[in-house]
Amino acid sequence: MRSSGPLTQVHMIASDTELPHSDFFSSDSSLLSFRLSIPSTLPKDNSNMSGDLDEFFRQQDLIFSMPDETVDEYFERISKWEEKLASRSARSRRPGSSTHTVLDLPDLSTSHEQAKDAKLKHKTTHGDGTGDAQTDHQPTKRVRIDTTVHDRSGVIPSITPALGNTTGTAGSGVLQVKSTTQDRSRPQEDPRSVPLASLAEGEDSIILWSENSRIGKPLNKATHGSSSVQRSIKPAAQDRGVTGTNNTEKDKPSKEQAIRPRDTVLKTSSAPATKSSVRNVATLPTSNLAKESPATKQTRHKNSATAPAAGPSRQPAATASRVKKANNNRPSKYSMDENSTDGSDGERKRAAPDFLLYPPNKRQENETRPTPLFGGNGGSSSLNAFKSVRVTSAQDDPLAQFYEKARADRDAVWLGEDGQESPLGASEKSQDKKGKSSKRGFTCDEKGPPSKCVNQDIVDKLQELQAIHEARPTKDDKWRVYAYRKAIAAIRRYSKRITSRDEAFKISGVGSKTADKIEEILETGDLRRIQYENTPDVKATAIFRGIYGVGQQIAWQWYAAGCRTLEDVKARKGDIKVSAVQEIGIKYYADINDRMPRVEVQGIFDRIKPIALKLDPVLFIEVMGSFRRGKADCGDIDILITRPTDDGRTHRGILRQLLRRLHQEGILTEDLSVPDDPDDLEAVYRGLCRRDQNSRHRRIDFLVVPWKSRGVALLYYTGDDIFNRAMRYKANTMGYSLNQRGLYAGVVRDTHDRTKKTNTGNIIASETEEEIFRILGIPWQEPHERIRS
DNA sequence: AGGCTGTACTG
DNA sequence: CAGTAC
DNA sequence: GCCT
DNA sequence: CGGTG
DNA sequence: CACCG
Repeated sequence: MRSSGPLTQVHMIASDTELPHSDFFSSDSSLLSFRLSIPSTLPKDNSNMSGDLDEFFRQQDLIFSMPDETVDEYFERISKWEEKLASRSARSRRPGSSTHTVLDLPDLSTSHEQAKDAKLKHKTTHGDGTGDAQTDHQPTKRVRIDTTVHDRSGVIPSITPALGNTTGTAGSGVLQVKSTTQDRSRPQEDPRSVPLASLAEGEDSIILWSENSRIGKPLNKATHGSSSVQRSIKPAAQDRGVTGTNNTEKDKPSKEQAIRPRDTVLKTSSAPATKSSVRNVATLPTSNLAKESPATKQTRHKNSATAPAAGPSRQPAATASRVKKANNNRPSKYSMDENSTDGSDGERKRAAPDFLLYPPNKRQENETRPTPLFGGNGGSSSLNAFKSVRVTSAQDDPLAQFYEKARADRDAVWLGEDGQESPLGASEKSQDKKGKSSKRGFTCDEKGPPSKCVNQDIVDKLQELQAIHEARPTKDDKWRVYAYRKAIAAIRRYSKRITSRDEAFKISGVGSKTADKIEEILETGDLRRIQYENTPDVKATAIFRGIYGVGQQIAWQWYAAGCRTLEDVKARKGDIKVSAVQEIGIKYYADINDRMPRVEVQGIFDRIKPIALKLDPVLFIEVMGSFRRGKADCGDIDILITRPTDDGRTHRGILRQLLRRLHQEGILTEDLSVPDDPDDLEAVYRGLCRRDQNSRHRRIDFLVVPWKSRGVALLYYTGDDIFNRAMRYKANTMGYSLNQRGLYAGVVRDTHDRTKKTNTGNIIASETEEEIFRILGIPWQEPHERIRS
């Protein structure tokens, strides 16, 4: 079953000396090194490593072998990965930064590992006995490779002292790994890089991925005859080589060159297959190598000829696009203020409506008034409206009253604004806006964007493509999906039938690639790419990801373990692990994934609300999410809970009581995640509920926030998510930071890790949605207008 | 080339 | 911490 | 993927 | 075994 | 969860 070709060893070499950086990364002054976490399974007595580290690693199963014939395949992957690393931002490559990748290595035995050989042989025999070698999967071992960037001048900690720690249990240290075809004892001047993983017979495929993206395409199984594998992967590899890297000329030198010696540095942690769980990850699904079909390539070339993606000729297009965009009234780069003329308008305008002042009875001064930053009065907005509605029937959108006011308000702004806009933009803008509002006249039961769209066929195809990319667990695909979402949304909003690539390209959010695809759709009515990318794994992993608690990683692992259907998962095929939450997700798979009619949300809420109010009559409790956005059907129920503090009391402890009561009532049926501290003024609960015994189970979230955060919480929990992201993004660009607790100014972010804040900044708004809009210069938009996807 | 939201819970 | 969810 |  | 990442 | 102490 094993390949009979020559084996190449990959050595992991411990080093306490800094290797010349050129040995690792030619393009960068940083040095990668690896921290090796020694599994706790390692022998207590580490004396055996005192002398020969190679031997030590061999014992630790850290030396792998693989057939030479797959060297180039692997090289392709590694170099891809290295490209990624090398091309990462300076920020990512700064000293101290780290990333990781996970490799599932076929557990090929090395010639010196008798035990393993024996094991393999045994398996092989067995497999042969059962007839089909394919079913006899090679054991694989998951190796997590962490990479840490060290300053070139930095000293790489020696692994030895770290290992010295591992007297009893485990230890860690820095390990530099490089691969050679030679024994380390006879180091070559030219250590060779070598595949760390390759398809072994009996394996479907292997997928390697790093933090940023998968390392190369999934390696296909040579279903029958390894030559086919080779063939299938190579074209793609070459393709990439040409376009992708600086390989320009090295490419031709062919394989020899391609396999050219190369050092790779990996930091690994945790290897051993000692855990059964590790085994799950074993072989990965066969999947497409997504080579571009010649046809597609042609098309693309042609297109790029006509409208080169880069270069001068695109300029005109871009310019045109801008103009066009203005016409389309989508001048803003932030998708959440598309109907904003520009950030500048935000501040000048409307005095906040006084009816917005809350609370009805009295507002005490200890309640911080929103900073009247832009001359606004900072009155509260929606909560009031909610309050009044609570008293009334609440059948309508509780904010109706506010909408009118806000709309008038906004319209006024628009009028004033338009005068200052460029004539072109202005006229178009108001026109469009008018069209919009008329379309949205009777919102409550409308479903976001126009359900039928003149470009529906295009949308459908792009969505298919999006779904395919959603299945893939890489960062690249993640962003691709993000882009697709926005492009699709943009196309949906585009009211005219798209008739040409150029026309599509002018739409903001639609780039050259998507425009190409649209052209293909227009011409052929189809997208070839959908066909060859739509492999079985897409479908299966999509099913799995439908399970609450299962994301791309888990889905892929399960697929790799051999699962293809929900039944397989239920049967734990491949010894997969299923968490408690996932178990619930499976049990209620259909219920959770189906959307529920709006009235059902109302029905459930009508049961919950009285119970909550009984606990505290002053409680503010309302439904957020898609319900608040007015959708006719909802995926889940988001209930926001807070409480005015004017009487000096808070809602502390309410959640705990409420949850208990709801469980007693049989309304809550399952907990999915419970807040760290249920008595905190800020807490999130997720679970399942149902209206009554005869109803289906539905996802429900309770979102408890401090009174002061109500505005921004409202904003956040109303969404939609794209809208939120856009808004937060804009906040960033303006030097603010927006989260579910407030809008902050003066936030200082860590130079290197933007997600980390050196200085929290000062909160400048949080109590009303309105002030957030205002400060960010975004025209007020009603919940149902905040749909961006 | 380097962005693309920001946070909480789970295991 | 990685993965997931929102 | 798209955008600056 | 409980804390930490 | 894996690791650490």
